[in-house]
Amino acid sequence: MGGAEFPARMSVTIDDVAAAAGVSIRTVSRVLNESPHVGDETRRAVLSIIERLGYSPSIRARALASGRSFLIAVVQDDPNAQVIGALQRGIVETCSRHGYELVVHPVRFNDPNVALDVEAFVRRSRVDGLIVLPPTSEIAAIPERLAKLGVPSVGLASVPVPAYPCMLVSAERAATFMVGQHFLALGHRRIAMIEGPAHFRSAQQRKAGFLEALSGPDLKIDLRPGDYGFESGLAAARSLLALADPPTAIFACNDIMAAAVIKVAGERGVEVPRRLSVVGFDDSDIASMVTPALTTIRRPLHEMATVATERLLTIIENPADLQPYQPIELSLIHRRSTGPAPR
Amino acid sequence: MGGAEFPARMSVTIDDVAAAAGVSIRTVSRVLNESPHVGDETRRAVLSIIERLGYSPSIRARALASGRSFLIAVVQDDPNAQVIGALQRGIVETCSRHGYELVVHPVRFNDPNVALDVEAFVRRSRVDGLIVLPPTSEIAAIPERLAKLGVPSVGLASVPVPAYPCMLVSAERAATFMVGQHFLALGHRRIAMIEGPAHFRSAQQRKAGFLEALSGPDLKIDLRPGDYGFESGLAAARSLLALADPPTAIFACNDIMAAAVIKVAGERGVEVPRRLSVVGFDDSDIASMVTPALTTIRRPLHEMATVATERLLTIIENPADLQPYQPIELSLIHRRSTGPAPR
DNA sequence: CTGAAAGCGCTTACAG
DNA sequence: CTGAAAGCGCTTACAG
Repeated sequence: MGGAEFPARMSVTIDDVAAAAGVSIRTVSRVLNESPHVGDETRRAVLSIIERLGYSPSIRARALASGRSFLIAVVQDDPNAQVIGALQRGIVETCSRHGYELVVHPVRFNDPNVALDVEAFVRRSRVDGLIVLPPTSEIAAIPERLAKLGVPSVGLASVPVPAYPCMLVSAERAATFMVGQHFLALGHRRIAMIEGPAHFRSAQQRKAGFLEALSGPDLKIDLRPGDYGFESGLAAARSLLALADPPTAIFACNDIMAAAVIKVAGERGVEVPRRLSVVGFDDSDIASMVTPALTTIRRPLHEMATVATERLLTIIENPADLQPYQPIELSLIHRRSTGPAPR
Repeated sequence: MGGAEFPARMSVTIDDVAAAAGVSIRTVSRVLNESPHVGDETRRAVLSIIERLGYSPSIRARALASGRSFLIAVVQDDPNAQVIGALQRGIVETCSRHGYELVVHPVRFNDPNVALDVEAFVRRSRVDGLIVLPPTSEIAAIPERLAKLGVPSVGLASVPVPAYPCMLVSAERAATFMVGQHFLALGHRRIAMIEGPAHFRSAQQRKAGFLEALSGPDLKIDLRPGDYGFESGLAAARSLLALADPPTAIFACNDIMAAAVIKVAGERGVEVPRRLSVVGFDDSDIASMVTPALTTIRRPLHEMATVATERLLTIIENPADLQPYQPIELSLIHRRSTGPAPR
């Protein structure tokens, strides 16, 4: 530490390389951009000069000249740091493989000006494209504005959102349908659900899929509101377990609320899974950390991140190859928190 | 979705603004950069044209011309998504307030080439500065290379790392000293600790501070290795609770391992805190989610992020004002997992 | 396969 | 207080 100085960086430019190699900068540029129209010998010579001089091209100059910034943005709210973290990692990996950097732009889902905010961000940052994570991806005004700006984007959501040139749609409805089936197969008849925020499309999908599976006679179904937070899970669980005829199976719309159910059950001496089965959603770290470990739904986050990024780069570099739609399958992870209904 | 096209963005340039306002681009530039040497009337006129045309300056052109990219990077490994998430949010907020964007660069602490990797990243991305998060910040080779490149950086760590022009040093040693004192004040004599990875300076600090507090006669101290992961916490807790003379207080070097202690205690019927006190570190979400909620150490992450970013921008824009060192105080958050030693 | 020239959209001394 | 000109370091048709 201390008063170090920060002089202008020594910068080797394309001119230096061209001079040293005895070619024009045009040729150096061609080597840099892997143009096929360069003689093998010339290429090798240029490459060795680049190596010797420790030259790396200025992304800024390249950006200005080519009209691209080689910057990708991820637009995110943060209901779940875990999910965001996993996605970010996957996106960055793919980005760097292709010579792009990742800029993060956090937003507030509930901010009425999100779309304007994102537009302003794109205008000033000049990113080449955006990946919009859920639940922000559900806000149709964002892709609409981006389309007008002519900036490519990929959305990740549980339902298609029309204005996106490309979407990854995770089959959350089908996943929670599996949860419902799982409960029925285990013989449960008194079943409850703790919902997510009603204005999230994903929460609606999770609810719809779950309820769709629960058809049949003498089924008692209780619903409780939740907001994906631990406290709301506690309240819902307390309300459910205080019923005269409490459920023997509870599906909470995320792992955090499911963990709250486990906690309340513990407090009341309700054994899981002997007297109560619990299922969560996300397969986040906490799912494995509670006792018993949670049966839950897993999204293939790394794969989603990779595919989303590749699609976005395709739109940017090769729009003709674009595939606009990619369904994502989710899976039910069986752990210790679910078991046969008590008799 | 569908085959939308992405035409070259309609771009209003500084020339358009200058023409419409009837001034030179030099003047527009001065208005943009808030130069004081512009007449009030001229400024207002230019501003209104900018507004009307929806002009926003190209950060790329500005970058090339000014020799700055207006890009800040955060270099991070991810032992803890929660911590990273909170810091990232704080950094981005401060960045956007000052007209910078945030680029994320994940690395691997254990990669022997991290420093080289970071150097390559800086060379190609041309970021104006970097914020290096723990534990990556402990790797001295990184700030050394950055100093050679002449790129400003700020490190966040539990100990000073000399090559950083500015460091935020969180008083982890003092914090865990408080944990030790807390245990003694509660009357505990058989005390254990689950360590973090031995090659992390932060883990060394946490251990040193804790042990420093534990001086006194008839104290029995047990140490167990851990790697900040849940599994390692389980193993350590099982080993400790299986002792003939088990500890009545356990300090785990992070909340995740502390949660593992709570879990093992639950399995063995060891009541917390009546028979066992447990303390974690981080005050992450899980600290409030386990039962009983964890007494733990909190780092002021948002404040750390803000201060780190402001310091970095100071080095970039106004190096003379740099303050090279900023200590960060941590606090002990009292919850239900600690209580008087059983007699 | 290779080169000279223009241009991307700004900022910056230098003048006036 | 304001302007004409050069330059930042690349890429890109256009020629040859």
